[in-house]
Amino acid sequence: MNRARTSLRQRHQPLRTSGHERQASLISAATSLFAANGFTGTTTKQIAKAAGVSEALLFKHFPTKHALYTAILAEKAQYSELRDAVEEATKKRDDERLFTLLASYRIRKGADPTMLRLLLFSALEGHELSDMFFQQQYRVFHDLLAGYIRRRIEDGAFRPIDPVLAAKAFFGVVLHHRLLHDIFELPMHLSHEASVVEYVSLFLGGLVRQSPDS
Amino acid sequence: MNRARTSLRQRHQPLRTSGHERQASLISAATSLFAANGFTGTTTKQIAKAAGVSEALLFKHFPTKHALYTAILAEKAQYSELRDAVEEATKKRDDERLFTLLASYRIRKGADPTMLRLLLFSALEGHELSDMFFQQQYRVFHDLLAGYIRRRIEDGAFRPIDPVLAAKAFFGVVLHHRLLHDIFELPMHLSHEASVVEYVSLFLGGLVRQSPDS
DNA sequence: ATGGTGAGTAAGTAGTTACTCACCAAAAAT
DNA sequence: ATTTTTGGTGAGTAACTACTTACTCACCAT
Repeated sequence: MNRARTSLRQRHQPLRTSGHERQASLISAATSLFAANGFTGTTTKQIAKAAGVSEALLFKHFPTKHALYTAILAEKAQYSELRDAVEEATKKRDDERLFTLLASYRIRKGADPTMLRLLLFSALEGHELSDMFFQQQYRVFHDLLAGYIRRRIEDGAFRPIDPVLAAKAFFGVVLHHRLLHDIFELPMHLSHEASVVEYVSLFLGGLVRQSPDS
Repeated sequence: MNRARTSLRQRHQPLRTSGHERQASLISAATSLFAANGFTGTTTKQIAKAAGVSEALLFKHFPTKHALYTAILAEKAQYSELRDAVEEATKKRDDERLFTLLASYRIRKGADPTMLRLLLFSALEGHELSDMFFQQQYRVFHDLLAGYIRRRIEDGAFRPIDPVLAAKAFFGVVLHHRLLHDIFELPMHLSHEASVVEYVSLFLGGLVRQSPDS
């Protein structure tokens, strides 16, 4: 009987996936499930099914459900993209471009809410790696922007306001936009691009009409 | 019969709590647990224990765990406070006061993060009442502020910017502040009051130095 | 062929979950 | 004084949870 089963198995791609690939597919399946339902809201059974393997194999790769969660956060925490463009705008003192760059990196058509949901869940559920995740997803750009604002104040180009608070405020606007439209799924009344333009203009110029223009 | 009941209630408190009080204590216990651990992260056993009753009694008052959650959201959704003060500032066209009022209602010492956590959890976990909860906790002030900004633009006092987007931006700043310090528990480098002052100033005046002052 | 090793699973386990039922006793109503 | 209503519980239960055990099979190098 074993022989019969084996003989039916012709060459095609191997039925056995490599450990590395399997691990990756488990992480991928778990990522979207954790992002959708949170840690406690996701069962190991669901993850295994989504990855197309048995639950037992999941535990061969990750000793506990928690370890799998940790592995996700640790993996997703690192990315370096965008920094070059930002640093260029920084050197050129191109305020509008820098702010637009930072905002539209997060506010854009294709941006999927998975990471944001993961970040919020990890913070709310109090995961140990929540801090680290936050640092690397967010803090980098925050510090960069605060530093830039500080320099521009020294230049005399910006009003003398607290740079850290100003950076926080700007990211607040951006994050809030994503919160409303990606998480709460509220309808937008302006396109992403138009929103970014308005936000940047508002942030740089303020609300109050300063000098009556022609 | 009402008279008889009231007059008999003299010596030491009754051994049996009234249905209403018990319901309230269950809701109170559940609120903090749901806020801390989310819906799936909280068990009916925990809630019953926290309220000091048996699990069976919980199900006498609320047919399902879900119904209890719904009851919480429905109860906490309504409050009207603050509106009077806001409307007064609105009439007086006192920009700074209005913005400060709105911001410091949420950014203040005693503000407990329970409602914010509940709101975020309900949105992330996709609860049916999430929308309603959001509307009443948040939308009211949003619309109010957007309306005010629109009027001030008509007055010629504010720059002609999209009022809805501007209101969204301001609440973004405020919510973000709470997110960082109440949920992520990052240390603050300024007091709540000082932060509000800076935020309002930034929002009204913008970042760029418009007219070189003396 | 043979044996070592990693990929894979069916069928568990002990504990937990939301929820129920039979029953009791304190008040109220009669 | 007795019935009715209401607040309250101990002891369940079926389904589900994270995690294990004992085992089979595919692949490859001798």
